[in-house]
Amino acid sequence: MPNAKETKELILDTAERLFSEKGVDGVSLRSLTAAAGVNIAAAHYHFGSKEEVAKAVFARRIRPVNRERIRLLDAYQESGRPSLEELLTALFAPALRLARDPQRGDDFMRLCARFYSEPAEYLESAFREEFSQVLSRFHEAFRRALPELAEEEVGLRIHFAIGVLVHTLLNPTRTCLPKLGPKASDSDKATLDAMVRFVAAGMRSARAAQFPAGAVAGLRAHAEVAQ
Amino acid sequence: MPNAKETKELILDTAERLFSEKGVDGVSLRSLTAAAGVNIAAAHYHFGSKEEVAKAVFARRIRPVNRERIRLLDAYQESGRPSLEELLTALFAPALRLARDPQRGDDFMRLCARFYSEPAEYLESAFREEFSQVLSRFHEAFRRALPELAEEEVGLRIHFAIGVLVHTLLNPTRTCLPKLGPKASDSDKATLDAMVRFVAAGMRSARAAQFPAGAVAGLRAHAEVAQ
DNA sequence: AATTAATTCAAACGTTTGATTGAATCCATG
DNA sequence: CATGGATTCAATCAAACGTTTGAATTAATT
Repeated sequence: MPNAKETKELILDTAERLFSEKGVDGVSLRSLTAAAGVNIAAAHYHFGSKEEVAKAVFARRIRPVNRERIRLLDAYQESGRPSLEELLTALFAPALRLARDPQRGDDFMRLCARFYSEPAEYLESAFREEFSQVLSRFHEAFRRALPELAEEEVGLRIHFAIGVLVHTLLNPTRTCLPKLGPKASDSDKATLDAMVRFVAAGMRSARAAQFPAGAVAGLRAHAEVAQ
Repeated sequence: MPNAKETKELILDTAERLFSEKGVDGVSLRSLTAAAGVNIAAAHYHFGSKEEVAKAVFARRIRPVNRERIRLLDAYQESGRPSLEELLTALFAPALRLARDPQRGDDFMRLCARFYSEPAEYLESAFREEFSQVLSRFHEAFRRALPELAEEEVGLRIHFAIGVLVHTLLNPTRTCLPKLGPKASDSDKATLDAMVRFVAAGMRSARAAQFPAGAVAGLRAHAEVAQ
């Protein structure tokens, strides 16, 4: 039994890097194993299939992140009712912290966000399995932090918050305009702060019922979403 | 020259539907043309390659949307300085309006969001070409609407706003938790309103400098983004 | 009716894909 | 040093891929 561990982790490391760049579909098992310097059959021997490689890459890192999220949430809740900013920090910080890991951390975070937006069924279910518990906890916490909002409204706003996070992780610099998005020079802490502020303000914004039915405050009537 | 126009648009319609569900990589040209009921070679005859099919699907619909965005922006700007909500409505409403088009409009919007998040190079450049002008106009308008923010901060917040939009279009109902995200019963207008309120509040939130360097207001020290 | 160009079609192209095989190699253990 | 399970390897598999071909078909023009 030669360099078993090395081969297995070599495959995972390489997969993390390549999948995050080109997506799972964009990387063949051949090019992946070639880049890792191992035989194609080694991937099947250790993982069984390409799908299982992808799921292994995902599971290897996401669990510590989600454990840390729960830990932070517990810590905040033990010392009183957490503020919105604290909840968002508990949700975002472990992800951005891993993203800063010089050991391919940024690769994994892009991969993680890509899993969330790729259409493959097995990626969806893998994601759901890993996240349902964490999101359930946070959904409950956000409901308590926003007692004036209906439950569905809270879910919708969490959805928006995740959109900000996923989009920021997925497009760290690449955007349609070079002016948009975080600059390469921005620190992750600065980006986290900006995200938390942005999302916290959005989450505690006035709820729909305060405006005339369906209308947005102070809007002139040029735009019509038909019907 | 038989049903030329029919064939071409049949391919585009089918591609729009299938690409939006499974992504471009997830749909073979064979299954696509089979679903459309046309010969495989017809796709190459009319478009030249699979990539060109994808770009044609994209271009066919995105241009009217972006023209409408510019039109709305012009209209708001002609009658005074637009509010944040008006700018966001001009940005979001044409997209959500198309999304409501019973003629496969929702398919296209998912496709559009998928283009934005798929790793393929030709999709990125196609997206950039179609959007750079629109985003340039809106970036300028947002800067005027948020004069107290630094230019980079405005770009960052637009980036967040696009994240909310893309994520909402891409995951109309599917989320990790069924409780999250817009319900199937939610009208697009209600979703638009919720998005506009959320993002507007985020955009006009206090800027970083108002807090102690790098810190988020009222945050207890459980979370550390290392370093 | 003949000519011509546009379009469709079945068939095949060569390549790449994920997966599998069986022999070779390694290394801990007896 | 021999045994045997663990691991690697080159070679190969069938299937699917995007693309191309050249003949057949269609419809407008002469």
